[in-house]
Amino acid sequence: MTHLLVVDDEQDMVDLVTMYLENAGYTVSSALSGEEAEEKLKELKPDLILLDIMMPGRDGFAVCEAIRSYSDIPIIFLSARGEEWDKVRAFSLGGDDYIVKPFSPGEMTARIQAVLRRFGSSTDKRETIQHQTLLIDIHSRAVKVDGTAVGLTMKEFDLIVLLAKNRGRIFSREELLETVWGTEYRGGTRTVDTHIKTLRMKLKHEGASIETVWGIGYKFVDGTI
Amino acid sequence: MTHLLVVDDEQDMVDLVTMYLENAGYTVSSALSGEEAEEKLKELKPDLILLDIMMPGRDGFAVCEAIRSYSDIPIIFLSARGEEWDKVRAFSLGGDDYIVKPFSPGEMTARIQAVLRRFGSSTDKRETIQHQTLLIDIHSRAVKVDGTAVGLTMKEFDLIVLLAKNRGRIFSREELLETVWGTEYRGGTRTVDTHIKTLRMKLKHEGASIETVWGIGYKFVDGTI
DNA sequence: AATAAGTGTGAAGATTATTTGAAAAAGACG
DNA sequence: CGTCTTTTTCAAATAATCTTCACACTTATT
Repeated sequence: MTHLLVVDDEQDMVDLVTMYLENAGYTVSSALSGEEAEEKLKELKPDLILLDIMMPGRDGFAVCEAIRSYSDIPIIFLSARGEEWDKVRAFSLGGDDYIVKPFSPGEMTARIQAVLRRFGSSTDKRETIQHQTLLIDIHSRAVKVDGTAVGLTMKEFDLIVLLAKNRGRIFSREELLETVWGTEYRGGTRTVDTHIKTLRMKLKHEGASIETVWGIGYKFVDGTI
Repeated sequence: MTHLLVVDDEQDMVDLVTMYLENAGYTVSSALSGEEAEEKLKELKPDLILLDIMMPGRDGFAVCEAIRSYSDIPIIFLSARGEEWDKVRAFSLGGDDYIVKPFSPGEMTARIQAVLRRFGSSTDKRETIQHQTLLIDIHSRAVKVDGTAVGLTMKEFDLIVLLAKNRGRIFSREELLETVWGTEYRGGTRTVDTHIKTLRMKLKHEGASIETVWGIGYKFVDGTI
């Protein structure tokens, strides 16, 4: 299991990123300052660090520089759009990539995967989700029902993965929008309904596994109850 | 002029090996880490890599594995006597030979010549990729569809090899640019689209194996899920 | 049973990404 | 230096996806 460390001084941002990443299948720890980050790095030995640049006290660059004196762990910088910062400096200090806020869950996980792959640390083992005749390959984003391939769009795929990974858990439309669409989405919640509809249709008989929880949201059936 | 790349984290060892090899008439470049090695590989396109196994961060095995996903360049491992390492693993990861430190200049050049000779006689190691009626011979850079030769340009060939070697894996345009074009490329990502277009056209019906992953990038079909 | 609130569905419209053709730019080669 | 090939750029056309909306339908409440 890949273990990530999120470093940001804003608790809200930490919570958001953590949610994104946990849904993508990562184990996530967090730190609210550079000092805490270095402690947790030594203690927990994560596989990658997501490091905010703008922090009170020691900023992300300083933290990166300190870490680089004793560790080669991959570091991805986070920076708010419009913030003054130096891309060249980020890389010259040993950063491996950078992500500009606001970012979508998809972009974030794609970049993390790319960096981990570059480092060879992620054993690119094939990760799949299976439920009866439904088979989902997360990395190649391929879906099969009864052995035949089903073409899903990006949102549809992210939706079914989120639901199927958390069987039995009920998601409100707002939760689904926040996790799959991202925080910057400003539209109606009925959009979710439409995507659920097409998903059910495309997944044929397996579509019945997506259940409506009246008045609350949707869930993927949990076979254990 | 044969061009070698020496990868070792110890500057002294790099200097020593470089001296040996330059005296033997080779052009020598060096890298002090796996990341640097991959950058220089793309940039300088050496003929052979001498790769130290014991390095902090990514060790030689990890670097070799990463390189093998897109390149067939001969790799000779370097290892210190008494170091714990697995000869079988070295070869299974795609290594071509190994040399135990300390070594004499004579031993080193002899082994390099042996490996280069083995690779030079293209019939010796014929590596091919096959998918239905598509046949790719990596060393002669020849491509056939339905038994008839297809003329690909350099970029087109590198692209199809990268994609076909990693079936099912989704590559973003940025990743493709970085791996095929190299890190110093500074142009638009639409260039990739154009090359994909001509590839699909030239590969005729096999062109359908290159699938668009909408909103993310491209992948070569993987029937195996 | 009547009512209110929530959900399903099909179609249309808006949005975004990709494909494609053509042409310019950059290299390769004699 | 001109010619040929390869690579890159660009914008219009196409295609895929996402969103909205109206209306039918279902479920819960009184």
